[in-house]
Amino acid sequence: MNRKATALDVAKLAGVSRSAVSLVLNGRGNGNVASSSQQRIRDAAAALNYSPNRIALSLRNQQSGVIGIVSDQVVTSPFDGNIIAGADAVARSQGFVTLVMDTESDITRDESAVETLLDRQVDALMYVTVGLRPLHVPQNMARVPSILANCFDDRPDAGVPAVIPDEVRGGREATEHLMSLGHRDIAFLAGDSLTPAAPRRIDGYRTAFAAAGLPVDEDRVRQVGWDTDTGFHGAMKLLDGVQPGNRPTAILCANDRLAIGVVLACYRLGLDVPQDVSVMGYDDEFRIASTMVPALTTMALPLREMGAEAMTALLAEVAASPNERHDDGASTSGVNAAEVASSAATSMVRCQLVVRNSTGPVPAGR
Amino acid sequence: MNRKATALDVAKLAGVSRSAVSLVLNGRGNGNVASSSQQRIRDAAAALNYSPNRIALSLRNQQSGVIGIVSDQVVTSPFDGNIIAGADAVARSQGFVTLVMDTESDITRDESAVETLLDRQVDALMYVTVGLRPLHVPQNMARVPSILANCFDDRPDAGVPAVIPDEVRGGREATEHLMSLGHRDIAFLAGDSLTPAAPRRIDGYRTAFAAAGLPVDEDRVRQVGWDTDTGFHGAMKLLDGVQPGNRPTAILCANDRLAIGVVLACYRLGLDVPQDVSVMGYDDEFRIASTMVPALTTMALPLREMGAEAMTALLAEVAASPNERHDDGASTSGVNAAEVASSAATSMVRCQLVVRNSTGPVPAGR
DNA sequence: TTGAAAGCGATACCAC
DNA sequence: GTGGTATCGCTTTCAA
Repeated sequence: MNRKATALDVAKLAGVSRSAVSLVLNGRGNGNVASSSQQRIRDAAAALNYSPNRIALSLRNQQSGVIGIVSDQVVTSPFDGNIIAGADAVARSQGFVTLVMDTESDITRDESAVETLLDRQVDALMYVTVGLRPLHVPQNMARVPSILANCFDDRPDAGVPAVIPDEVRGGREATEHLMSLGHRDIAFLAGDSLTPAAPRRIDGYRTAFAAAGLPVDEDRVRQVGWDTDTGFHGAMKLLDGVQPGNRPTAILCANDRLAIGVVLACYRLGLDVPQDVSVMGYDDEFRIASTMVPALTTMALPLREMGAEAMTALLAEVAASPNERHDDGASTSGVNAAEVASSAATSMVRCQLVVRNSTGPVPAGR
Repeated sequence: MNRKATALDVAKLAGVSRSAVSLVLNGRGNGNVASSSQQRIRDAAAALNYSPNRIALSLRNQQSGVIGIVSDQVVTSPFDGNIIAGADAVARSQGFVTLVMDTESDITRDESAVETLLDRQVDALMYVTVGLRPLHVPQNMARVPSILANCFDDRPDAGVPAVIPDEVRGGREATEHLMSLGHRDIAFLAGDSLTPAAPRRIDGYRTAFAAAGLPVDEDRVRQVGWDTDTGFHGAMKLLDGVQPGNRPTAILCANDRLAIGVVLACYRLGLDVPQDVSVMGYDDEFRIASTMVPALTTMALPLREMGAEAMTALLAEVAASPNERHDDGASTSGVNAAEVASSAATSMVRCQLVVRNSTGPVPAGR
């Protein structure tokens, strides 16, 4: 537990000055330091297992190499986690580190989380949510480059870019997959309207029907919630005691857990999936969708991709922004602000259809 | 995006020196600074929305207030996430922040993750794994106080304390719950032996049988894997085409996803849960176990608790350790090393039985 | 009661 | 080619 070696230790051991050490170790030795000294410095550094103190570096460079992430719930959900994982991988590949503050869905902790991060001199901020949702970005977020992942600020002048999944398209393509199998009577168990995800997916569903020239039977669209039990009961209402000819031939679910409930209900009723009823999920939840019986056809949320894309955009902004050093850059920062504003668009990432075994051709005669 | 105010700005605005600002804002104003100045300083600080730069503070105090966490997979699993959440909550309550590095299960990244964290001057390190498992702690971890959560170092002289779930007891108490409902023919679908979790839970199962004076039917213990589909097929082998009198009356699963598979199999066979067969999970996976149909009786892994306990112990060590300042403390550090070694024990956290609706009394006549 | 100065570790400029 | 020195923001003596 002894202290780490500092540049001064290396300098002493090599018999040179700190500056020489700094130059050599940062690749600017040639032309500045005698090659004999260079070698001694390198040897000394290796011997002492030297690596620079990032804290000191941060102070000196006014650049911490830390990206702050505010999350409303890393904890319990694999969703957020995957977004953050995607973001972190990109950050790491560029020498940054991510510092996550979880507010555990307590909005009053938003500001203070950002404050804490800002005090620690993060170079940029990302706000990540578990479910797609609108929010008002904390005031103080504007002090550094920022981006939203899986959420968006619905105020017209918010000016913070966002990366979200293209839910409308996802809903449409999911529906189209079922239609391509011959299904026309497709029920949609659709979560609730507490987040925009379900409504948007429903929009996509309607779009698909419209494109196919088919009417939507409103009774087939039911916002039941997001969990297995609500999926179960929703499916029961749709299927139990209903004549085979009046059953929907496919049930599209707003997430995979609902789909599990639907499959449970089918089995309980002696119905085969997908022979009698096709069931489709959404999210492609890790270790859930792929190992179901039958394995779930689903629409994968591009979580890692969203995180990666958001971080890529964010780091580009960090690189572009006038390093915050007081290089009297009033003029340049004007230019930069314009750039930022223009790029403060919302980027939509496409969901990916994953075909497995829970969907099949429509039963004969339907 | 303008720069944050520094202590110097505050001093200027209040018409005093930096030192005065520091003293007052750290509560050592009385007796050192005139109360009129104190007020002016406080006003100035508030006006400028001043808060100290933690980077500068860290450098100055040789204490970063950051706890490094190395995780093998935060990402995909809600498990790790909960451990980290528990740890983070404790850390935050004591003014620390956690910096997580995910190795994505790539062991070769262990050392470098620790190195990165160490370069950033973390005050302590925690190593967290998704599944309970033995490991060799990275060499360089020893440079700061460290602890393991959900994993342990099986070398006798490792000397790093660990916090793990008491799996043997969990397995026993799960089995005892079923026995208390009258079950005697209890099958155990038990994951695999790639991690110590399944074997330990099986140990607990055997312990319960031994305590009840009952023999274990070895054919009832099957290590099938950890996923829904393996649970489904495992249950099928146990139940399909078997005379009711020869069926196990209860199936204990090594995790909740297996239990889902078992319930699916039961429904498919026209068996009711828990009327015909009791099914029990393990883990109490968030949003999975509680919303199943029927809601799963399960043995909850104490994830948050483990994280919290590990962090509490770790911070205690940080507080106790001679602040790493070069207070020529060769002697005291000797004492401290002894303390550490003595406390390098493994702490077992108890799993919690959660009774829901998937277990019930043994069918009449069995 | 106040302010000047040292130093935490590293870098970069600028005299030598 | 080389090493002294200012600087990043803050705390903490110490001298006035």
